[in-house]
Amino acid sequence: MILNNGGVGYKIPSETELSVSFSASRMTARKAVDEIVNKGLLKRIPSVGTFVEEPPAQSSLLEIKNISKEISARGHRHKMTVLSKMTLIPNDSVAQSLSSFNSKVFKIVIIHFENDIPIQLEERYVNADLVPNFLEQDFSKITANEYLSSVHPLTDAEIVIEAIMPTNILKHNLEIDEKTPCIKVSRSTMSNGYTISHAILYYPSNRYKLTSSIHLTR
Amino acid sequence: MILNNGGVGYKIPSETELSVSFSASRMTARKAVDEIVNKGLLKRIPSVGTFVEEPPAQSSLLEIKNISKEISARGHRHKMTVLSKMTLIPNDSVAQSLSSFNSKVFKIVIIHFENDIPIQLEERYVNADLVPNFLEQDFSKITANEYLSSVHPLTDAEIVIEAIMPTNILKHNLEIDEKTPCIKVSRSTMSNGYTISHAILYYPSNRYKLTSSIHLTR
DNA sequence: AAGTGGTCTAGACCACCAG
DNA sequence: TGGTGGTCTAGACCACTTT
Repeated sequence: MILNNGGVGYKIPSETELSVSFSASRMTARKAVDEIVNKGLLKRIPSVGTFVEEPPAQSSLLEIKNISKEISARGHRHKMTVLSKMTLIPNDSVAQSLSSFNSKVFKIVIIHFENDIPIQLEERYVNADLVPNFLEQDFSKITANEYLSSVHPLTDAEIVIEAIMPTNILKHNLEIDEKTPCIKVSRSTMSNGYTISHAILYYPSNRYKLTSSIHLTR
Repeated sequence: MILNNGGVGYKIPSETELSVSFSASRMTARKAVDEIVNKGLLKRIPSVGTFVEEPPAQSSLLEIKNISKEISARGHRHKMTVLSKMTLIPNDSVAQSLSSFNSKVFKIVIIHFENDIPIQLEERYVNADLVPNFLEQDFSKITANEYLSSVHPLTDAEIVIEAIMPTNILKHNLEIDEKTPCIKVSRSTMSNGYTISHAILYYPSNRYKLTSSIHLTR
């Protein structure tokens, strides 16, 4: 391990020294350092050196939040209702996006309530090969997200946020009228290169706002 | 210009050919190609070649990012128009949220265009004591966010995302109809404990999606 | 003056894909 | 078999900061 000798602020050996230590060319040593710099864990200062940085506190702006804990943190009651559970052969685009080799996909639709008021409709597709026992979980006790991360620790995610007008299904289940726009969050979660799950989350904008804080520790 | 000979799908000259054309080493030519690949405008296929890609249709992020660079990364033109500039005494809630002790607040409203299509309306309040020269900047050359971070490095931020129906002002300036919802991003940026600026960003949802990627380095 | 990162060179070998 | 991208080498020069 290169960096174990020092924490934040530690100056790592120069590129020339690294290349000698590892019997590699300076270009190669530099490239290795480049990768760590790109992750934000090292910072170069020209003519001075390369230093260990505080890991970026905001790994992302929208952390994957646990809606159950989030609601309890507000002192409210969380309840969820499973609207449908099914196993399907991936044919549509959403299902295919997470099944490169498997033949089955689980789909589940859940409504989340805060004090008996619906605040999220969750439509989730799960890779059946990677999470074979998914549908058997008791989703009144554990959220889909919680279970998935316990089975496959999250390593990567991609999130897209849109504003949409509600479909009839959304109007009915979220108890809103046709003039209330919704936030649509599409989230793919990956673990070690495999796409575990694709979730589409709908929030009525009159009851729910996405929030996030960044705190850079410099 | 390297790529003017072909559109999407065009195979650019090999790295060896490029290095000859430009009288540079292959490493240098490769590095130049790397930058374009990183922008998503070129795609390498090992053993086959490097090809012109469709500019990523949607790519923005929730990180505090530079809309100008984001648009040019897509290979598009960015233009901004200042709708209004003013100095005001903080009386309304937005202004007061960032003025604990100062007596003046700058307000600026800007429309951002991508290829002459409006994609963001930016309404920004700036702490006049902390950034006294804000209004004098040439916002056709530097974005408000760029200037602010150059003066006061960002340390903290808070973000709230909502879906809203467009107001008349939004409809007019973003060139959308009353049925097109918008994403509203409210962002407070802080530097060393002081609130520098509060921005309200409106995006037409039919033209713009917020995206974010998480890559945990474990 | 010495050391640093930033950049570039002119080679080289490899695995892979094409015809 | 020849061309491609992927990687690496062992140098080199530069601008800049530090002492």
